Amino acid sequence: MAKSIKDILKKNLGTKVNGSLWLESADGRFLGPGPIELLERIAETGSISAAAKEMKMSYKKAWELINNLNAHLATPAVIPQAGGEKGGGSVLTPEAMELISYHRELRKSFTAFLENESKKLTL
Amino acid sequence: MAKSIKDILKKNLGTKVNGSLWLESADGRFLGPGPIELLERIAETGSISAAAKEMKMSYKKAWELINNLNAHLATPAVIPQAGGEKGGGSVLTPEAMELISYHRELRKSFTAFLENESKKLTL
DNA sequence: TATCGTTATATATTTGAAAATATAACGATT
DNA sequence: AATCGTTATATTTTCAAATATATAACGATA
Repeated sequence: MAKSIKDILKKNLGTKVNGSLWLESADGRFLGPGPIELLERIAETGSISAAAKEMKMSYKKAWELINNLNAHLATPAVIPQAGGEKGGGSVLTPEAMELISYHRELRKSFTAFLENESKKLTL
Repeated sequence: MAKSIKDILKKNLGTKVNGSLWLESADGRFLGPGPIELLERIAETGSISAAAKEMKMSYKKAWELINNLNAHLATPAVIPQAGGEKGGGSVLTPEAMELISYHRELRKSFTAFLENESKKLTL
């Protein structure tokens, strides 16, 4: 029988299939792993700047991710308020929560796909 | 009924799920889309440098990709020869051909996965 | 109205990856 | 031995992306 992929790879390296997913439209990507974690931390902290700091991301980049995300949604995921008690903050809309849970499901089936493909490399 | 992902996205942007796949082991990635196209062009041209030029990739990067790929295989995918008629060249082993066809299959099932997930965004 | 920390935005700086450049070894052919 | 274009490798340069820095607007509270 001809050599198959598993015969070709070095056997002691634990080779796996891995990958990355995102949502995109004509004007670019807008929902990779980064923005989702950012949403989760905004939910915890109540502010974009605090969430960014936790992730060691610059505020500017965090703001751009959120702004870009909102631009792709029928209803924004994050409602910002500049000024007010404690200087302001940001709250997530129900749509943001749905995005997070959608991403969890998507991630789950992608993981299943990757594990299934990885099995073929060893089994 | 609660809002689902398709209600949340802007409807006129043709949003899709897209992604990227690669093989990796403990010491890093070694088979994304780039290296496969490179292999195909080395097969056509008989040289790494000509293949790199076709892809507008620097020779150095092409060489690193190939070298890194070989390092992960039980048997090298590319056999280089420096010197000789026409200065030398590189030939692919049967293992390289198998890698190419493996990648085609992998890509096919990934595309099916992505299309299936993308359908959920509109349907 | 003074204060606070946030959002929002522009500009400058850093940094890291890719490309460009340079050089040497290689080996069949003449 | 001279030539050729390739492989192999080190060094320099370029460029884009990320970060850092600076500044202003915001608005509830005291």
